[in-house]
Amino acid sequence: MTGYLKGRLRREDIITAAIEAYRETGYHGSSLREVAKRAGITHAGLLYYFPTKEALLAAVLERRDAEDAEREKLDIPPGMELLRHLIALAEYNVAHRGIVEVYARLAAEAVAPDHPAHEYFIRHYQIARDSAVATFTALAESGELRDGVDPHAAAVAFIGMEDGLQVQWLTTPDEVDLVGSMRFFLRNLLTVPLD
Amino acid sequence: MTGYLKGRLRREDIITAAIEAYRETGYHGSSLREVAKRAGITHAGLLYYFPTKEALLAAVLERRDAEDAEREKLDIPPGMELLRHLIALAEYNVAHRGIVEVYARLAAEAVAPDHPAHEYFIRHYQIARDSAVATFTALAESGELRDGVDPHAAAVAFIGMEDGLQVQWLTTPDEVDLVGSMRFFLRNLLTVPLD
DNA sequence: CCTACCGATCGGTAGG
DNA sequence: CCTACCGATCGGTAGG
Repeated sequence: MTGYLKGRLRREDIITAAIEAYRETGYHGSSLREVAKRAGITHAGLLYYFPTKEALLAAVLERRDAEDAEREKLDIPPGMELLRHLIALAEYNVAHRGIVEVYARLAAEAVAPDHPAHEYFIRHYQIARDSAVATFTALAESGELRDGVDPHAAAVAFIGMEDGLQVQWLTTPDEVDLVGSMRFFLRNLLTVPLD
Repeated sequence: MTGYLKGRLRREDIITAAIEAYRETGYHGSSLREVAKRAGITHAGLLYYFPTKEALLAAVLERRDAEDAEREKLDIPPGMELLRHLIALAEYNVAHRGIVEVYARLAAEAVAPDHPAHEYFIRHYQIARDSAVATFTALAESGELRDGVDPHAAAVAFIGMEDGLQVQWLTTPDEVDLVGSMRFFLRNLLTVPLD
């Protein structure tokens, strides 16, 4: 039984090491040997836990989903409160640069249809868009969205801006106020103050 | 003399081949042998023209700058006309997916301070921001910008959105109207119609 | 521009 | 989990 526990812990250590490596050199740029060294084992040892390089990537994305689900707390209904929550999430990200780096790098790599994370990001964008559309639609119905603002257009633009600001912020942190820009964007769409 | 011409043409062929390769697998993921094969020579032959892998990347970025300068026609003054020009540029990009792919991939890779294109993207963002700030400032002065819209915040958000939409569009082309989203964003900031 | 080569590193396997 | 190994590939150099 403790054997199983130890194995699970080891797997978590390896995933943590992989996230660090992907952050610095991306998925394609990270070798199994580098990840293994960070986790304190050999690369052959790593392959005992994750049979291929792709299996390790899948585990990294699974953990991100699990963390997102925990942080996003599915019980927030679409609307003003969810917008405030998204801003809080952006504040969290700015304080955890590594998360943003991994996400931005993988998203750009995974643009290629044959990238192992391609399907993951298709789903990721779909979910993000659906959630944003629902929120802006709710705001329109309650009169909190400015007249003539299309909820779907607002959703796509909002998600795009969030992602693009991340890369710009990572490159020139002192020149970009990520959270401030999000507030700016939303303020221009709403009829009510953000907070 | 024709010797020099032939060499210049060969260099251009190699740069074109490199752009194709970076588009598909990024800079780190592209080997000199793969680029050389596309250009119809050996990788040692490539190294005769570009002494290192980094020198080739520099040449790729130089060409992008040259093309941008040509397309952006420095003689457009900041203001409404420049916004229309940026939209036309986005339309051009949507019709030339390869350009967008190279740019988005390199931008995400170059987030790392030790990436050979890091300094390039710092400059790139700075220039883009300065140009956008000048434009929104001019619009504010002529009364074409909505009251209370900060030109600097608008500039950062606008550039962020452009870049983020590119990755989202590359991943799910059918779900994202890149040009439409840009128009949507600008329409919400302006007091006058876009065209 | 090429052939031929270098040392280093890659993901993965065998066999314990 | 490791040692030991595989074939493949990497960027770069020598020498012409």
